[in-house]
Amino acid sequence: MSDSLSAKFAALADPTRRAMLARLALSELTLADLAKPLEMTVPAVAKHLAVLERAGFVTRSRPTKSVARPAKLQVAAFSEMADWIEKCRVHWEGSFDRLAAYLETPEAKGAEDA
Amino acid sequence: MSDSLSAKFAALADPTRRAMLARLALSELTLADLAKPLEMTVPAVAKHLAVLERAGFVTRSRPTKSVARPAKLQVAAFSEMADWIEKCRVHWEGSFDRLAAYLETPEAKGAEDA
DNA sequence: ATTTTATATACCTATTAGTATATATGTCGG
DNA sequence: CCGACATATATACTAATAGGTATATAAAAT
Repeated sequence: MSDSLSAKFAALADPTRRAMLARLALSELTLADLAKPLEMTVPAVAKHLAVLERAGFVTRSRPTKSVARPAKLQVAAFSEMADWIEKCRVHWEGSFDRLAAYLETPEAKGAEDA
Repeated sequence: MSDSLSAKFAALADPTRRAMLARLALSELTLADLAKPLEMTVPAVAKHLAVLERAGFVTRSRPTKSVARPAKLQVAAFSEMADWIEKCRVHWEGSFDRLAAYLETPEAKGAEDA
């Protein structure tokens, strides 16, 4: 499970982490904020947050003057996964015209396989 | 990691399994076929295949007259994941007009969060 | 000084990925 | 029919990882 794509899928394979991402979509949140609704200790939430951070879904601001390190969602991290899944859809679900439409997009030119 | 969505993400969090799916996209394959290019023992491949099967990505035909049980891709299994990711894109990547457009759709009314 | 926020460490348990090995079952050549 | 081979599965084992806890520590806010 070392490559970046695997890390992203693995990070999402947990309902707690998906719930955290859903809340981070609305606003930046500190560790304590994230832990509040999650019947779980703070260190446990910190571990989940670290998984999301390693996978690239989240960055945390540096503690300049405050102790709090709010986590912020990184939208771009989704593109790698979305590309892979889109490729699957094109292969398997997509009708031929849909494949044709995909091949016209700029992303299609430089795409690698997993 | 027990819910269906988690099982799907977890199943894709492994390069070996993604490679198996990629080959299954082209044709049905038996366990021996799948194992051939994968420097791994057959029982190990059988375990990976079982993970894909439990996640719903694959079904296997019943052994009526033959010993071989070719695995077949189940395209529909992708929709649950694709829906979740699409919801993320709408939330996070989408511009405001895109969000507005989504909120007009019927799915938006009854949508639950993960 | 106390409280809040965050992190680090050590520990436990369950799961995952892989192996080796054995066993059932069906195909095919005599 | 029978023995050999191919396909698939089951079991038992090891090693590593994941998810969680408790506890201790550091630093900043009040």
